[in-house]
Amino acid sequence: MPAQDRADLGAMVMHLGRRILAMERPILARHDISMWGYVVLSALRDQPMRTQVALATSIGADKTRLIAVLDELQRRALIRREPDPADRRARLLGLTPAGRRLHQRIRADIRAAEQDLLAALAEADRTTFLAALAILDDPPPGQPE
Amino acid sequence: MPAQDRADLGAMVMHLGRRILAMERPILARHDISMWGYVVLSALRDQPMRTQVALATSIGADKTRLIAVLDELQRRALIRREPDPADRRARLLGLTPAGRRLHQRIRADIRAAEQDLLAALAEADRTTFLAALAILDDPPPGQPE
DNA sequence: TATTGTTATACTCTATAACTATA
DNA sequence: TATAGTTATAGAGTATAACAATA
Repeated sequence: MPAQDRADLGAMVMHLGRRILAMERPILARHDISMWGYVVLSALRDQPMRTQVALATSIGADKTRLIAVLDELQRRALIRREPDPADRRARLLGLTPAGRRLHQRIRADIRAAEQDLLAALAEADRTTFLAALAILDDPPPGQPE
Repeated sequence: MPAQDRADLGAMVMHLGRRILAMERPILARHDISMWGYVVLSALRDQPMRTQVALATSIGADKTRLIAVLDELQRRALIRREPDPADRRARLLGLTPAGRRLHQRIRADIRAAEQDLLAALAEADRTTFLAALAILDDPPPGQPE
């Protein structure tokens, strides 16, 4: 494909993103968890958080949007959410063992689906693609997003 | 980066997509056109359409959502939109010369911004990345999206 | 009866403002 | 006074339903 005639980068990336999200939706439904619920589990698996505001910022969400998600995850005993003894305004957030196990199961399913999708690429191209994605995803400091 | 520790594909792609859209927003604003307006100009540049439904389908939008967009583009004389003499229910859609010129100017600005973004990749990786994106974006027939 | 375009309406998602409790 | 969490409200974006014109 001549580079000049390709579709806009934004259009291609967003289109692929919607395709991936559509692929993930039934997996999440099977595990009875929302997209935001999964995002929260993933974030807390990477590191526990000291406040809900910090969690919201780290996943690019509004703090008010998180509350219903956290309520549900806590109700199902997938996360810990307890007042910080040192500052009782804050809520210490982390995964419970059950939350960690559920996240691992969901992620395994999603990884399998990703492999199906990426099977359209040759092995070397797949590696290059993922590496490029990681680079573009993480802009160098000093260039505000 | 070990493949097992990378972020989910969907998260990376959607994050990059939002980054690109944020990059495009000021460009579109400078040309006084909405995101959907630009999408419509792009689609009609690729090929004229016989109905608004066909246009809506081709860009993944709802037909009702298009109407305000088409009203505005027509008001600014950027598109043609006339009843098909052979079937007066349908509206023949296409770019005017002014619409074609505006699309070309906007696309040039967007391409320039894309180059800045892609400059984070080595030349060979950039080529591979764009080719991979085009492949993943266009799933083989028989695999419904 | 089916289809195109349109309008009006409802729904979903998200952000904003206001409140409480702590500091 | 400032911040964390929460609730209530408003807004944007989108989809659904109903309609008129045409086939």
